[in-house]
Amino acid sequence: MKLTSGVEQATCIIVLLATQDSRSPLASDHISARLDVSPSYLKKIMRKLVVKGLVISVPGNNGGFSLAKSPEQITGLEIIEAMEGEISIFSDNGLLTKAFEDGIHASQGVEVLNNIFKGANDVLKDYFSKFTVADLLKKSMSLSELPSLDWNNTSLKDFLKKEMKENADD
Amino acid sequence: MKLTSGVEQATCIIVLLATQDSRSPLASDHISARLDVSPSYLKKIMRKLVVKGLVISVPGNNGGFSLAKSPEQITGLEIIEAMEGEISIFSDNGLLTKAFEDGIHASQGVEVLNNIFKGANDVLKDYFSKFTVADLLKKSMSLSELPSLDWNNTSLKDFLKKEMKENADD
DNA sequence: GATGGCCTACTCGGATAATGCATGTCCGAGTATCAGCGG
DNA sequence: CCGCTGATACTCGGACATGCATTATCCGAGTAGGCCATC
Repeated sequence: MKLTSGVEQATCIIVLLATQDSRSPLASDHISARLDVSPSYLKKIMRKLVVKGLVISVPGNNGGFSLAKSPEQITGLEIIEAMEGEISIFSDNGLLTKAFEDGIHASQGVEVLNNIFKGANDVLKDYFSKFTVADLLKKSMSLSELPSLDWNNTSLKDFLKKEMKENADD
Repeated sequence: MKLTSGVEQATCIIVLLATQDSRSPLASDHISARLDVSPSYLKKIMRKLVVKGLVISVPGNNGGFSLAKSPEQITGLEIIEAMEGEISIFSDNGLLTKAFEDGIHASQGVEVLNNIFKGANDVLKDYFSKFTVADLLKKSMSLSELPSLDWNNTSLKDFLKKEMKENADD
């Protein structure tokens, strides 16, 4: 229940690239020196960001990395998923079905639990997709611009309701 | 960004103890056989649950484990925190301050990021504290009983607003 | 027959290895630059 | 003087070790229950 330290590093990299307003790409060694982290490991992280499409790499002399999008278009969720893959906090080994083997409570409990964690995933995705790198760069942020405070959004609520509705039909 | 498989196992243990309505304690070997998991490792998990105060252990002959509370009083958050300690998804090594060293954006960005992840922690805590083991046991769950659908709760919102207000005063 | 003590078998409990994944490192593949040469 | 060609130095890129946390295991400490000797 902890996201890897690579996420922190990746975030810093993106921020650093965003604050460098020069259009020339930044070499990975330059970045690692700036952040005072291992050059080798940083390259590994850079690669993940490239694969995810957040930054672009320029090979050859005077090469380096640049942002692939504007800071407004890079969400926290993208950074996290670039490093860790899709968010899926619950490791389901189907163990719960055995706990319910007595049959009294059928598989309803399993469904409920799965929905709960599925919901947790969506909560996190929703949350992190709301803030962008640009939010971090604003010098003074007004309250209305605060990331992810739209608690009245109903997408998740509807999703769960639908799920449960189907179960209720049994 | 994944909670350990121990959480799944712990959840199953609690469910199993809850469904056993006999008042006599259940031996750990019995539980491990029932769930088909390693007896040794299960004991380690049991110990964590005991320390957290979710189950009580009875030593000696015919001993075993029983729930320390009623299923209604055991929340998902308690189970998770029993296994993994307090939820803290972001590993802060203070790296971001270096990314902002250019001074242009001051430490405002650091504050924003910390608030975001602090908020994520609270969202998860709030979410998991809303569902109880009893929710899993209900044979047919009505929509109004769904755990954690109170999206209009304002505790987190207020928290973040307060935080940002203080920053805005600078 | 009742009672006290002892012994045993069973339980949990903590110290001790093995595994898996994130972390960290190294060397090879590829390309833009630049110098030199020829036209 | 201009254009081509080759070497070169720099970049990224992926294969290879290391460390730590979770997972898994074993043996020891402690207790409730039963058995037996004694009163």
